[in-house]
Amino acid sequence: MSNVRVRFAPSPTGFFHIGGARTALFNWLYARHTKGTFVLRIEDTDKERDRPEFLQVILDGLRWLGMDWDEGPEKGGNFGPYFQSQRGHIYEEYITKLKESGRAYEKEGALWLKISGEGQVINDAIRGRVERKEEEDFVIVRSNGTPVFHLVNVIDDLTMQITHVIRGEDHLSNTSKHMELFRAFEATPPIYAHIPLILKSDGPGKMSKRDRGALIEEYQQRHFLPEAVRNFLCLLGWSPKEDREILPIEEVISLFDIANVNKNNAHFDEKKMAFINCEYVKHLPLDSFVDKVKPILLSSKVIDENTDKDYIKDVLSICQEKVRGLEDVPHFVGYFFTENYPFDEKAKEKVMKKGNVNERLEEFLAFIEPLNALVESELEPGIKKLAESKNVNTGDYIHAVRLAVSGTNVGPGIYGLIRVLGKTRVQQRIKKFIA
RNA sequence: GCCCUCAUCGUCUAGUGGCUAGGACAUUGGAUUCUCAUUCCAAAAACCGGGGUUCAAUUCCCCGUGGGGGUACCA
Repeated sequence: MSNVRVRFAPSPTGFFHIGGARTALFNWLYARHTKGTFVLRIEDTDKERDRPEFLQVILDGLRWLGMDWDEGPEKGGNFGPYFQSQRGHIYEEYITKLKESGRAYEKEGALWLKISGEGQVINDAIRGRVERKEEEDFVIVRSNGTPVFHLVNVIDDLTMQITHVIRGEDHLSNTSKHMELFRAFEATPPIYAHIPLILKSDGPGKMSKRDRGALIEEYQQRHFLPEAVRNFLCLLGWSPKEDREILPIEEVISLFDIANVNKNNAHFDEKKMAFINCEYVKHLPLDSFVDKVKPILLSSKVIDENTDKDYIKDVLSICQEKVRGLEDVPHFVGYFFTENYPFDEKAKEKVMKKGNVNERLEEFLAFIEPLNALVESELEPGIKKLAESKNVNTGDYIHAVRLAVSGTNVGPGIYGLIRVLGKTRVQQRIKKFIA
């Protein structure tokens, strides 16, 4: 284990923002890369907004994304407590130090820090040398007695022996205040690394919690694969510097370094997020795809506890490569599990326009009648031969059959579809359609 | 206003003092005489502007412009 100690310090406000998740991720990656320590600290000092039950949202989100912490809530550690609300006595102690050294003074009931008057040089690990001078004394304890963010943040980083502060660029301007505080405590500031922000995909400014795709909870609810979300987040501000984008987290850990994090802000791209999720879904082993999809099909009432397990697996095996993500599966496979499947009017219109649909279906029925089991290896050449003999396109049979047995014109490959539905069901559905 | 910061296709990015400036998403067009929400192929698409430095700048420097952030007894 190295001596690197990084931290993620969220406020439990009831949601887990994508920007926060990315900050957590970069801290976590750096900790794992350096074999250091990832500390989770909860900044729950805002009485107006913070609620204890909101903590769970953050913890769930972190776990979901596979970011385990070495110290913090539900884990403990030698530098606790890890909730700011429980660290009051530590703050008192440090406030007293400032008063005694003459660096803090009271005015109008609030405690102010007397600035050094010198420019602060930040040797940012990402941005290089940044110079900024704090021009005015600032409040560190409000007149109601509560300490402000800058003070507690610095005291926590100091006492938790944080070596690298990896945080959003929105804190870059605050850093001069924080360095003033470290100097006032006669301590060496940590190494700072300010990572770029995630901007809205369209309008101006950074992602806000109201923007589509801004909350980790949204991806959880929409059944995104956490590995995919994490992979996408890795690519926002960092790159493996080769022409690959989908890469396992172990590889990211070994390649990641704060020195090669980008400086420029990145716009959120919903489409790319969806694409990466698709890639992960497609490459899931079938068994794990089935395991993940089953509960979704159950809760959307597409299947129930009695639905045949092998049949479910058969259906999913032909659909996996076609679905657009786990959340689309119920809609995609609905007709496999009910005789009451809806007909897509546009698809119907498109197929019927070709004409002679019933004739084709009759011919198809006659073709499968003598067959025992319907398998791809017989269906494909059989239908082609049938089409040739009638002097029509294979597509005429395929489109008509697909519409009749599924109610739509999109789906898995037709031969697999017919095989999985089975002869009896295919015959019944086509007959019902013709009638 | 002041302070800080950033700048390669629409978007995410790779890259270089001399290259046909690479990849991915998205887009468009083909192919798979089986749909497409699969797959494959192809196309279009970028170095913000102006000054320097240099034999040579997309690359280095300066100034603009544009974006972003900060300017709270919020975090």
